[in-house]
Amino acid sequence: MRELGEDPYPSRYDRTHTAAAVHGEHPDLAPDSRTGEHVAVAGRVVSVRGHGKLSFATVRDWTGPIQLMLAIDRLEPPSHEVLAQLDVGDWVGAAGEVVTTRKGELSVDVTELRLLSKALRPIPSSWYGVSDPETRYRQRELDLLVNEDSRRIFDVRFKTLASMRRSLVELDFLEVDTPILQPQAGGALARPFVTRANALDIDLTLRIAPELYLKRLVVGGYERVFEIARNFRNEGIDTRHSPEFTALEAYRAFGDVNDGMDLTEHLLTTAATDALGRSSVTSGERTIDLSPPWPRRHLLEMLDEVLGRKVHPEMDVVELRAVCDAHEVAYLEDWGPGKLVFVLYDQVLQPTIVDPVFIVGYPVEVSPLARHTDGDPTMADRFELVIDGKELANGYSELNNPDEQRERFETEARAAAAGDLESHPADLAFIRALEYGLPPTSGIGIGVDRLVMLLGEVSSIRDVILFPVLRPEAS
RNA sequence: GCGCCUCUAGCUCAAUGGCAGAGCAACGGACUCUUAAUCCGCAGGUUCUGGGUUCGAAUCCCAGGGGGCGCACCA
Repeated sequence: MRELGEDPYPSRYDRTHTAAAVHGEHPDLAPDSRTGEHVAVAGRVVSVRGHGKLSFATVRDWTGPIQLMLAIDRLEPPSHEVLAQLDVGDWVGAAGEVVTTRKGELSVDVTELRLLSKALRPIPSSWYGVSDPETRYRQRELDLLVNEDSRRIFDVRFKTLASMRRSLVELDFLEVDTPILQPQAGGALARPFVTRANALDIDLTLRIAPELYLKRLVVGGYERVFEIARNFRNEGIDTRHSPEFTALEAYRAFGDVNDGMDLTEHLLTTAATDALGRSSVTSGERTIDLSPPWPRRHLLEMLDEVLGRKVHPEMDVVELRAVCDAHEVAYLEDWGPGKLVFVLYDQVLQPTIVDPVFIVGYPVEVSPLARHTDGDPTMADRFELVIDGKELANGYSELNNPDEQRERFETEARAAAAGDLESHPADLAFIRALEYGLPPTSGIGIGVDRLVMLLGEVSSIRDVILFPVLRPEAS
C-alpha cells in the first residue's frame, strides 16, 4: 500500500452511518432497488467473496454486519488497489449508495473504499471460530472478533451492569468509590492480597469487600449509597471463583432486611428484562423462572423440612454434629453451633433450590456484621438469595450497635491471632465510626459475575470476565 | 494444594508404533449478484519442552510447562 502512496494506518474516517443505522433506515427494500442515498460506513472485513469485476464483502461494526458491493467500474481510484489488497480482518471505510442486490440483500454499492487499518495477522476461520479456551481467554480481542456467542455474553454483562446502575440512580442512590488499597482487609472472611506501599513503608491489602467503608459513608450522612466494587481474594480459582470479581453493594438508611430483599428483587428482575428481554433462563436441563415476586422463607423452617427435624444455633454442638453426620456433611472441631447450622444449609438445602428463593434468618455466628434478631441473640436479620443452587445475593439489617460490633470483631480477631488467614483484626476505625452513630440501615451485596453467568447461561466465571487471571504465557 | 483430561499448520481437526494430512485462512490465477461463493494451482510443521524405550515415536514411558474439568476452601 505504501508503494501505491496509500497510508495503511490513516488517522481518521468520517462515518455517516453505522451498519444498524443503514438497516434501520431501509428495513424492507425490494430486491435490485436503488435508494439514491449515499452513506459512509466503516468496520472490520469479516468475509470477502470475489467475482473478478464484481466483489462482495461483509464488514461488521459494533452494531452488526453490512454488505459492501464492489463493482470495478464504479470504484474511484485508489479504491481498486485497496480492493486488490483487501484481506479478511482489515478495517475499511466504504462510501457509496444504499442498494439491494438481486438476491435482496441490503448493501452499500461502493464508490470509494479506504483502508483504515491493515490486519497483519490472519483472522481465524469464521466458520470454525476459536474454541480453544486458552486462546479465548488470553486473546479475548480475537475471541470477541470471531465468536458471536462471546459478544452475546459480554453484551449481557454490560447491559446488566448498566441496568442495575440505572435502577439505583432512579431510586436516589449515589454511586461512590471507596478504597481498594486498604490498611486492613475487612467486610468479609477471606484471605487478602498484600502489597507494599514504598512511600509509607507499610503493607496494604487489596479490598476483599467495600462494606465497612460504605457504612462509614452512611454514618457521614450519605443515606443511600452504592458501589460496583472490584474485590480481590487470594484464594482458589475454579469455575465459580476468580481472584478478582465484581460485587454490587448498596446501603440504605432507615431500612431493614425486608427492604434489602425488595431492592434485590427489583434490581435483578429489571436487569433480566433489560439484558435479555425475558424473565426466564435455562441452566442445563432446567428452566428457571425469574418473574417476581420471589418467595421468602425462614432458614430454620426450610431446614426443618429438608432435614426432617428442627435445628437451631442454640442447640448443643454434639447434637448438631450428629445431624451433620446423618447427612454426610463434614465439619471441623472448632465450629460452633451456628456454623454447623450454616453448613447444613449450604450443603443440604441450597443445592435443592432452582427457582429464586429469599432465605431469611442466619446464625449470628456466621454473620458478624448483621443485626441480631429481636428476641433471639443467636440469629441475625439476614437473607440470602438462592437461584439454581447458588447464592446470588445476600443482605441484612446492619449491625449498628458499636459495643456488640466490637465483641463480634474480638471473636474474629482471636481466630486471626490463632492463625486463621481468612480472619482479620478488629477494625477500630469502623468501630469508632459506629460510635458516632450509624442509623438503622439495610445493606445488600450482589455477585455480579454469578448473576451474569445465570443470565448469560454459561457455567464458568471466566466466560463472563473479559480478561480472566491466567498464568503468564511462556516467553 | 491433590486427582483426571488435554496440547499436531494462523484457526478447526485427522493420523494409535511405520513417508505428518484435510478443510478454512494465506499466496498465484479465472469469474459482474455472492453471502461457509465456486473452480484451478501453490505453499505451509521445534507434533508444548527436555529426557528415555525402540530398527523406527505425534503415538509408549519419565520429568517439566500451559490450559480445561473435578475435589477441598471460598462468593
